[in-house]
Amino acid sequence: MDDATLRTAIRQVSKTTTEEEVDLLVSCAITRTLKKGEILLNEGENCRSFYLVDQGYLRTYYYKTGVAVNLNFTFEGSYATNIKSVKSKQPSDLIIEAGENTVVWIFDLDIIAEKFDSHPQVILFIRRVSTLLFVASEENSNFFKMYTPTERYRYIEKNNPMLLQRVSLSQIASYLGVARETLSRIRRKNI
Amino acid sequence: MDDATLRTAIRQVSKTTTEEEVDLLVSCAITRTLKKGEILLNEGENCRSFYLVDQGYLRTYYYKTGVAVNLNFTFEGSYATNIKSVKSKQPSDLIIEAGENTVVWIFDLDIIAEKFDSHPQVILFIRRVSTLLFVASEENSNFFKMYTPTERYRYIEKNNPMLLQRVSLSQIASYLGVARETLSRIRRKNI
DNA sequence: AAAAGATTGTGATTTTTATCACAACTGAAT
DNA sequence: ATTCAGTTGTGATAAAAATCACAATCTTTT
Repeated sequence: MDDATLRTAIRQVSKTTTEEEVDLLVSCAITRTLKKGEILLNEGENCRSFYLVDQGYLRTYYYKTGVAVNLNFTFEGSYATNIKSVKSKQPSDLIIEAGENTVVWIFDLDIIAEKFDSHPQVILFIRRVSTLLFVASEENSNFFKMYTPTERYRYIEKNNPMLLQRVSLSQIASYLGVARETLSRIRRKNI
Repeated sequence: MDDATLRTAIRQVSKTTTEEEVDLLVSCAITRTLKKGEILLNEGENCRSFYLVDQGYLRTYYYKTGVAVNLNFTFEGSYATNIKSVKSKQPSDLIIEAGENTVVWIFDLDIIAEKFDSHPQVILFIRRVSTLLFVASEENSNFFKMYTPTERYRYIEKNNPMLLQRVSLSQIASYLGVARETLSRIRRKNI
């Protein structure tokens, strides 16, 4: 099993981690392979994990009156979860699925609580990932408040061009909160 | 000093807390009184605290091309902070000020780290408040993605009517991301 | 390579929201 | 009670975005 991405991601979260600690954290994670479109967390399930993307990407969305609305895309080296479901132990109203053929590392919090409770490094790592996700969530929240759809597209063009290359226009439109046609026109600079 | 709100808020965060622990946590907080419009956290300052509102409310906003845009209102019994600034130790781009004459309880994280480091109950309390804020941030983020301006107004009408009573229409419009006039029309059900 | 299916681009039209201008209302200060 | 500053309501118009319809393009399968 090639755990290079996992090890890099662990080191980025805990910068002063020794090799032994990285080994320990690697042993907390289990890997899973998903085909494009396969669901990792379904509506109604309780989310009990953090997902680290190794290859491919995850799409987080929910159904609004029958229509899927995208909330987030998570690429290699980043984490996805439904923190609300994790913390409240309530069923998820969000769905997380593979946007491409995807490999994820799963940090199952129940397994970790059970097996690694006596390892403060593991608990600290989980807490740091939580903090990362927290800050990202606040930034994401502000991103939608601070920019108009057109500005959001321009921002992504500059700061996350990979998203535009790997995610279809329709999916991006749903993420930005504009009609597919409008995004097509933004892209062509007709707008 | 009347610390009833503070004690209630502490107990809500840590439900199994003993009286001695509540006393300890109360001793972590300092109180501050703000006149309407007075600034608690300014742009460019490093945020080092959690603020618990005792009376009045706090308004969190930022300047977008010279115009104030509201991100949040925090009422009695709830917490405000700029978690991004706290965690990254970078200057805040948000401003937190009193929307009415306001009394807050300040949990200064530097003072707490220094004086209460040996008290795991205090550290746990801070962590729980962080979690609360995290979940609230994610919900807030989704709130803006999930609803149109009109739906957002209707949602607040149902779930947070106090906000409509205590915050002016113009301020709410800035929060909902619509023009003042549009909100006036939504309110009159012309829209 | 052809066919089928999905995605994207584009014009026409409708709907929604912003902007401008100004009147009406509200509340505090004199 | 009057004035003044700030806030809100409303019509007219402009701008932005959604919706509809369909053609063009790209992908996948056979």
